[in-house]
Amino acid sequence: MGHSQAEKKKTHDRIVEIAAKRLRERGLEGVGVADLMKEAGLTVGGFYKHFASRDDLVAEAMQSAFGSWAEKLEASGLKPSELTPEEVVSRYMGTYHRDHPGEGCPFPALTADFARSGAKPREVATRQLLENFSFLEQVFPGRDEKDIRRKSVAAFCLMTGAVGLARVADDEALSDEILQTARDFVIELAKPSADK
Amino acid sequence: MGHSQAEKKKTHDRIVEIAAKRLRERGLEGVGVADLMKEAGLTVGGFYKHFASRDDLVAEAMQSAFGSWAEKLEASGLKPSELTPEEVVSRYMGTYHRDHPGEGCPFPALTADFARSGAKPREVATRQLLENFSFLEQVFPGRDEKDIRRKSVAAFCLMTGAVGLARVADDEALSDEILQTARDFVIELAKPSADK
DNA sequence: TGTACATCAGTGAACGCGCGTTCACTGATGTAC
DNA sequence: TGTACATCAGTGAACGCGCGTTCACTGATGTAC
Repeated sequence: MGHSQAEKKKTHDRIVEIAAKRLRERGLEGVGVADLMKEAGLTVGGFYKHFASRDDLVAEAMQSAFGSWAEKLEASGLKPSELTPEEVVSRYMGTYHRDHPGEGCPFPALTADFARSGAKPREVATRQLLENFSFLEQVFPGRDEKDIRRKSVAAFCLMTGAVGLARVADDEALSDEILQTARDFVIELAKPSADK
Repeated sequence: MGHSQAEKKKTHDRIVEIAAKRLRERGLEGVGVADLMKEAGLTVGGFYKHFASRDDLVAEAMQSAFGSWAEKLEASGLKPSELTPEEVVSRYMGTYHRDHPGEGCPFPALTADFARSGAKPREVATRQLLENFSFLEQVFPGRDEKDIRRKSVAAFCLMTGAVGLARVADDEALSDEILQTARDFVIELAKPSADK
């Protein structure tokens, strides 16, 4: 049972990573401390050597979830500005993202959870919302800054909405139709010739 | 303490209505049986004279929530086909709807909850999703049926996504921007001259 | 190099609390005569 | 019309259970001499 700082950090990070996944899957209040510790190969009591409270872990896990999701997206293209709208769209509204909420963007998985939660998680979410908009502004073309902004905001609403609803749909054909339709719209919206 | 059938139904409906509201506000697992009964002016024990289990109430409350939301929308225009896209859009993506999830559409309030929940609530939600699409198909114009369908599906994704994210945003200016941008896009999409 | 001590990540039982559910009871109403 | 009984919506205490949190303890490691 080593306890160098490095080993402690490793354990700490493991717990955070597991929480980041499970919270996206089951909601911010859907996973217990004991379950998370068990999955990390530990027992409950040790939890408070790493976090002051469950809420603390949730906050940290969300930071991690947002961070790793952004990293994953940027890992494919080197910079946001080098990603095409098609790549972003097919990744975000693809079946893999739909079927693996635990590894995906926190927004479609936790929108209502954020809206209901306390000031701190909402702050984190709002900041990340702005960052997502900025990210898309680097990806989408448009007449001018204002037009790019409009498209980015609308595209993100459409994207999160589509993934969320696709996860609700019981019928796979319907779920696929939702994703496909939304993909087409966002890509069309990204064409330089787009509306108005 | 009367107990005619009519009075029992009245109590029953009161509990369902309260649940329909609170569940949309706090999530499908965010409200306790005792709280709901208290709000209905009753005590816990009586609950099981009306429902076999909490899950039963949740199912019934969702039916009620979907139903009353649809009624409310149709109460303004007489038939869906007599509503204009502008009316639907400004009602759905207006600040009142954003600020009162308990009285609004269950989708932006509970998307992730439905996705996580058991087979029965998901079935209900999927059926309602189809009905919402059909509703919009009666409102939106387009070249042909397929085009109308596309637009309706995309519009609903955009609408639920926008309302959901607007509820997350901490900053009111940002929240308003999201709603405004999404409104503009859906209205533009509804114009006969729209894209492609 | 070897020994004694301090540190502290992790253990696992226990705590209080809130939850969904059960149950014996109550008392107002509907019904039978 | 009046009386006795059955019904059953609603009461409120109690139950078991799972949860977040606490705590005395352990034992491997790092450090001091």
